[in-house]
Amino acid sequence: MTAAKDRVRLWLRLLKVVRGIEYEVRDKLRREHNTTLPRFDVMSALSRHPEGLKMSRLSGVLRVSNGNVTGIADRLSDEGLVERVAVPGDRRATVLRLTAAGQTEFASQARAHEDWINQMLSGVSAEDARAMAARLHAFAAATEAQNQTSEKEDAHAQ
Amino acid sequence: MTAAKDRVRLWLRLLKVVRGIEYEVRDKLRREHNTTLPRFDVMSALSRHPEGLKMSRLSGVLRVSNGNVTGIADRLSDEGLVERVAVPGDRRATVLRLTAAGQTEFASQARAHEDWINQMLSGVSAEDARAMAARLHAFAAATEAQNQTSEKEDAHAQ
DNA sequence: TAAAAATATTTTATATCTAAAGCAATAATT
DNA sequence: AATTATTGCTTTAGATATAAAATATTTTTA
Repeated sequence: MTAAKDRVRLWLRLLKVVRGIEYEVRDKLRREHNTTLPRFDVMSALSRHPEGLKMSRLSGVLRVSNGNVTGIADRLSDEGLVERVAVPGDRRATVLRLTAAGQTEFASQARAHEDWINQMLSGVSAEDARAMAARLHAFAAATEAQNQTSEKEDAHAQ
Repeated sequence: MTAAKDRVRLWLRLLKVVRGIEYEVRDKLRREHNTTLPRFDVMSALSRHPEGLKMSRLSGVLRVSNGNVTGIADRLSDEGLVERVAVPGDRRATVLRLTAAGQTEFASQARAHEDWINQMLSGVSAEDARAMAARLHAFAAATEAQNQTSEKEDAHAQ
């Protein structure tokens, strides 16, 4: 079955490329912005929801466990970048949202992030980028149909 | 600059697809083989080097820190899947290699892993897989030329 | 309405991860 | 040969991750 081998090869290639880029992004976030990818991901999700997100919704969006988000929120909160807001009418829940300082800080990080990606992928033409994105979109839809994780937002978009 | 936007979009798509597949693989490794992706990666690297790998070489191949490999090796070793072998002529170094039990166990995991990938990517034709792999290979080479990480093996190949 | 079930979050026990410090042993310098 | 530098690995401190248990609150059920 050569198709099976081709698919595995594709997977290994995808993994290598993505891990390589992710490695660079983590490194630059740490060196140039004194933060980490998980923290960036949390702030990115919050920046797309200015009214804030409930903790459980946030962990759902990012596809990580509840306890994980608790810890990251604690640390971001200690630094004044996010804040926990009580939800009126439900004393169990909390909404997490960016503070003004968090918004400013994330805007700077997001700008840099876009530049890094653009530079790292500078060898890919706009046409190639569109073609690959389309192909990936097609089979993302296919593989997601097999599973049931449809309504999750992507964790990383800005 | 539409090219920049197209590249960022491509990156987000890549990330989403790879994270999704990786999530499934982690889940199946945990549920069906009572192990984790980092452990699988270590055993995979060792299986491609039957004579074993020095700890430092292993962390280099996997692109993780030294201390990280120490911990994973400790736990795999406790379970009898890998063993530390003294290096004659250099009392600082240790070689890590699969035990017989480790070889058997990994063979089963690797077979399953190949099946999972093939099934998850069943929506991708052999031709599409080859085309995408080639494209990815091209720009992996390009982006790696910018950086200097050339001689690293890929962490995941079997 | 009292009891049971469900929901929202945090806490706990472990594993994974990094950077940096520590410890040994080897190699290079003078 | 003695000092210095380098190399190989482990340990440490702290962040990130999960599953499972614990807490608190709300909703449902009987």
